[in-house]
Amino acid sequence: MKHITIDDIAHEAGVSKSTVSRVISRPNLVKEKTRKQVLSIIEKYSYTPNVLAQGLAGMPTKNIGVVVDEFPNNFYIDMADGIDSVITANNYTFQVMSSRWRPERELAGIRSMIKNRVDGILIAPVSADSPAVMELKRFGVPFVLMNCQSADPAVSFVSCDNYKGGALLAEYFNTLEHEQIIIVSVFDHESVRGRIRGFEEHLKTGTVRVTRYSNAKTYQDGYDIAPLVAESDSIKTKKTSLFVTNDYVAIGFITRFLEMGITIPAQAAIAGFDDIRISTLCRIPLTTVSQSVYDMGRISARALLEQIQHGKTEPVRHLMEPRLIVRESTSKSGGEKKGHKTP
Amino acid sequence: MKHITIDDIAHEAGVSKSTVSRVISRPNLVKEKTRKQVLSIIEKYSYTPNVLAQGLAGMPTKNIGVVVDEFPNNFYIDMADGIDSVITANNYTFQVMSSRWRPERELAGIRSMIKNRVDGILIAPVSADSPAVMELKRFGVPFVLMNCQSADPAVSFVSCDNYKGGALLAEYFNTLEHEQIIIVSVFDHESVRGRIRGFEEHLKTGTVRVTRYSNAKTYQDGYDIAPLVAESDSIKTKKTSLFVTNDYVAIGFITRFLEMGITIPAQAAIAGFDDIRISTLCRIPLTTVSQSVYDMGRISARALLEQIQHGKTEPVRHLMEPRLIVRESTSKSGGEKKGHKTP
DNA sequence: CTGTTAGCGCATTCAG
DNA sequence: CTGAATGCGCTAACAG
Repeated sequence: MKHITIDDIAHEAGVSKSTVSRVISRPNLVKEKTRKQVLSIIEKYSYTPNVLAQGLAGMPTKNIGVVVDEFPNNFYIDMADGIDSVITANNYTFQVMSSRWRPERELAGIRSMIKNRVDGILIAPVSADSPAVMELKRFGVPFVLMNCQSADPAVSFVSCDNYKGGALLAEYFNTLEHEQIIIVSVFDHESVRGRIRGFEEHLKTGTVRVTRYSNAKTYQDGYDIAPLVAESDSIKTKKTSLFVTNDYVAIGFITRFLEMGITIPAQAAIAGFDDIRISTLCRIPLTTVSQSVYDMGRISARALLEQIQHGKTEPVRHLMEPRLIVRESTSKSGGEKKGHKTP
Repeated sequence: MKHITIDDIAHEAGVSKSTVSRVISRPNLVKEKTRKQVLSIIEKYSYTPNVLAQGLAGMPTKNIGVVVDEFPNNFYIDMADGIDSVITANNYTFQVMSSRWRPERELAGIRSMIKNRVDGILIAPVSADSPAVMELKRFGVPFVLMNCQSADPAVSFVSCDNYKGGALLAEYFNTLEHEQIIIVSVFDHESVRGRIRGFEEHLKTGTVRVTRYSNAKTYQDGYDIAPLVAESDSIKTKKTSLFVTNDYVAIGFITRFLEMGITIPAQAAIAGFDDIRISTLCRIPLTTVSQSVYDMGRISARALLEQIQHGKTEPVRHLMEPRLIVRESTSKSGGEKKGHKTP
């Protein structure tokens, strides 16, 4: 339990600790013979420098912070996996925390990570100008936004081209038959607004459309809201196409509609956004816009490491390409049969 | 970017740094007047102690390490959420990493966390006696195993009572009609073995049963294996009940069976284990054994904090209560209609 | 009650 | 090429 220190090594090797330190960080400055000698006893005790001490002495901690909105969100696992893949390959470690969509929690989170002297921060922020992001700028810690674009040209972000995704879906909706289109805006976030703008601006003119705002994040929320929407927009009598701007909520709609005796897609066609794992496996496979969250994690992590290791570089402002995936929730014949994205 | 230090505060407050230190950690040892004085200027610069320095000086880092098998596993998100809830409530932070089921990665992982001087480790190990767990014991770092029981009476763990879960399912299977029972053992892990033992030991004697071993972890694996099993055990002609020991794989089976024209549950009844979010939403809702992974995370985290804060206590050896959930994959009528666990 | 002193483990000048 | 000295920021005795 007693951690072995550089002094122990130096002592046993009969050299000074400076030499041990060099053997580790700049081996070529040490004569081969002594180097091997020191190395062997480092091996013997499988000694590794105390990271805290290194950090105190001004070295990078090789630890980065990750702040996400919430864990119970399929978004996060793929993101984490992507981040993990590049982070550990570079011998970094990362801490995580969730903001639960609360700006104060988010702020407290990045503060705590800064206290821990992380070398940089990856954050899927509540908004592009949340207090946390402001603090990050003020502080000068390297950071990159995930799943959120920023108007500030100096900040790096990696997000999906939500606008384009919305557009893709609109163009597809233009080919559908219906008497009205309903947009259910799940919650207020930059990414969601982008989807809606893209969608609305590409819809055939003259289409009857209505937009419903809600603050829905979960399956259950969709399940609960569905009847209200069905009622106020008389879905039972008007053939309708719905764009629910997030898969989880969309699936809640589908489940509830089916229970209400509304047939899908005949009576109501429903599309979501994100292409989470469940979307292809649920009762009525969901038409949606797919984005590779795993890649989003990878790219963000790479951008951050780049920024950390090579100092100030150009900010990375990257938009992932969205992809329309038509499944049975909008098209009877539609969709793939197998070979879905492995959930 | 220049972090402000205790010296800065002491200087500006006109006291020594010991006093500042006391104001923070043992305020009652400081005269009210000077305390307020110091406090005000701490506020002014929103100073917080450098955690690295504190750590070096022997204080706990209030950072714990979490090692999971893999992220793209619904298991992990709920666990992380549970852990997060208690960890952040106690002002701790946590780092995560995934072993990807590789003992070397797992070992490297815990080593790296120990290097980072975490106060304790939460680990869902590849096995109860993997090299990583051995190292943990050797090292004397507080740790608790998740989703895995240990034979060593000294080690703490929080897992599901898998044996009992298997038993519950067996007793239910005893009420089903079929000509044979097939157990598909998804992969070799202590938790899975427990399920199978419980299941086998509670099956009605005389039942025709066969066990298939595979190394399947994903939906896709199940999808791929299904036809082989169907073939070798002539499922098309013999009414069969299957216990696939993990939901993801079970859902793969269902999908493939349906594609092959095998009706469920009429021709083949299928049950899984875990009750992941998808299980209630997929084409044919899955009968399964539910365990609260969120609680598993909470309880483990609490146990660890207990161990860290109050030193050596009795090891915590906790088994979560499993719950049988009957849905349509085994019972036509069966299952809930709504009010599922919110995915 | 408060200031002084001495590490904690390591990297980094600066001499030799 | 290598050793001795200094500082990183903070806590913990130990004196006043």
